[in-house]
Amino acid sequence: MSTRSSGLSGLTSARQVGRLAPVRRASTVDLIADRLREAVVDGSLPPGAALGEAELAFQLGVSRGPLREAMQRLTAEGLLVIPRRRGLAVRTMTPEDVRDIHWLRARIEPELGRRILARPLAERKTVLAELGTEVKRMQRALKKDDARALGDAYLDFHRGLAAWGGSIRLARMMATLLIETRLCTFSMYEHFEVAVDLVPEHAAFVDALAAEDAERFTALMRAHLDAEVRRLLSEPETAKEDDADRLLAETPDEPQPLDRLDLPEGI
Amino acid sequence: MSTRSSGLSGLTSARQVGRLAPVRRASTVDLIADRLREAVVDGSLPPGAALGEAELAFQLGVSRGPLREAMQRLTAEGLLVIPRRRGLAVRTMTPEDVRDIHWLRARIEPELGRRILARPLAERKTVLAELGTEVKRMQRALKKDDARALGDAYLDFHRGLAAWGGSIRLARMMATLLIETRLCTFSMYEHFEVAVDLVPEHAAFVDALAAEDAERFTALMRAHLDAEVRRLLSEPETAKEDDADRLLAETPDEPQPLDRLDLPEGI
DNA sequence: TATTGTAAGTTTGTCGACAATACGATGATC
DNA sequence: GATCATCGTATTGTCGACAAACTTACAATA
Repeated sequence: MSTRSSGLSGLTSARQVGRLAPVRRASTVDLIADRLREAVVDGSLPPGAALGEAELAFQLGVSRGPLREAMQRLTAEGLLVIPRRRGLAVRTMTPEDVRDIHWLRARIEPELGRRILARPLAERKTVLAELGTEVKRMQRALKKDDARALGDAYLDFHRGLAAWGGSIRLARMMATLLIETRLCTFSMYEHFEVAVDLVPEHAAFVDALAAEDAERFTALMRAHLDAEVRRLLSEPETAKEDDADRLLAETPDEPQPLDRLDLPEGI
Repeated sequence: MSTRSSGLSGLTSARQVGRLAPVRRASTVDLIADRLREAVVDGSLPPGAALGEAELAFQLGVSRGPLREAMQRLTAEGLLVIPRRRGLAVRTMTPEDVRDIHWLRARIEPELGRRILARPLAERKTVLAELGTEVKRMQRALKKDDARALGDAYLDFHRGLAAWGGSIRLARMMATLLIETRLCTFSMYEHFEVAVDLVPEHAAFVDALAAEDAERFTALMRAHLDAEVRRLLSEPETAKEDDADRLLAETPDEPQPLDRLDLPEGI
């Protein structure tokens, strides 16, 4: 408060001086949720992984209370499933989920090019630079045959797209969808697989934006998402079938199609 | 398990007999979350309402633990905001939120007609019947000048659309968006207002579906969403400015545009 | 008179503990 | 030999309590 009223000069209005970035202390729950999300993204909590909350809480150095709160948040995002009295588990994605997620992405992402191009020139330049950086990261990862790094750059590329092309709400939604996409990768393939096409596809995105060609961007994105679904579903037979997985995956004849999502009953 | 293997006859395959609806006991957290969502939808927790968690927990007859977990879930859905050390509060929607929400809805809902029409005939009939019922509810509500009931029927109509036209994930997402739409109404207008156009607009949706005209449905939905944004934003000056509201609404010069959402940092 | 400093009160954030429940193993019976 | 029942264990779901932090009110000083 004291800082607020201390104007540097009589000319700057008090209002302007007051424009400070708000202090943003993340709550413990935020921290835990971030950490869990991170663990899901980088694979240290693979789909189907069942971990007791006491153990998890100990690892994170917090009590079970905040951990449970964070779990609820991730559950609402669809990343975790909480079967009653069976701890927490990372969601296992099914081929149906893959189609579903990509259908949603296909509604949103193709439009983002148009919205980015509608921004002022200075911002557009920033966006292009940022996206270009991610593409370079992807290239480097590809050379090193590092599928993990490639996936990370992929995530950041699309996150950037959503952040610049949309609102906070959209960015949040896309962030969740992207993590779910990553989960699809984990759920569908036993190991990561370097998709060679990915880099040129994304370079083309940047090109289209640089050329201010929204139509081309849209078409490219549609094609990319289609290709990704095909990539993911091309080997549906190799889906993991570990014991840990079975813990939550629906039984072969899926008796509880609704229960799996543990959805908040908002419907 | 025992029930599963008890076949009634040798002719019915064990598989068929086993197809029982899973027992779905809602956890306490589910119950609380539903109750809170309900309260937000029906307006008993108006935007900006600040309620202590001790008080709330007492009212709901539960301890603070589960209540806090439910709050985290609603927070992830964007319905609640949890300013640190200030209890929970229902989100106050801004004109920007209105545009944002409807932009997202406009990506999804127009497509739903096509997806519903792709379903088998028997299901299509069910959908039409259901949607028709909701339209009748809207008509009745309009006659009685009951804006609340009209809004409820509106919600159920679109919920049905999402439930039949999409996946579980999409339905869940739409459910949240619809509740947020309702919150927009609360945030924008002092009182409910009966929108006369709403009923014919929705009757037209049903007509288009009955005629199996996906294109018309798409166009109608786009027009409807456009109109709704205009309706909501036509009187941006009459936005509520109660004291309770101020508690969370950004200050006039919005110093913390990011903080307001209390987003899970997934970006 | 306005502003700042102080103190009290209230609320949240976190933790530990208890009890209920589901699961697994072992033993008994048909 | 297989199936069912019972017991023990481990884990969750819930609650109560403590401590820290924020807000508000009041008083003192410039």
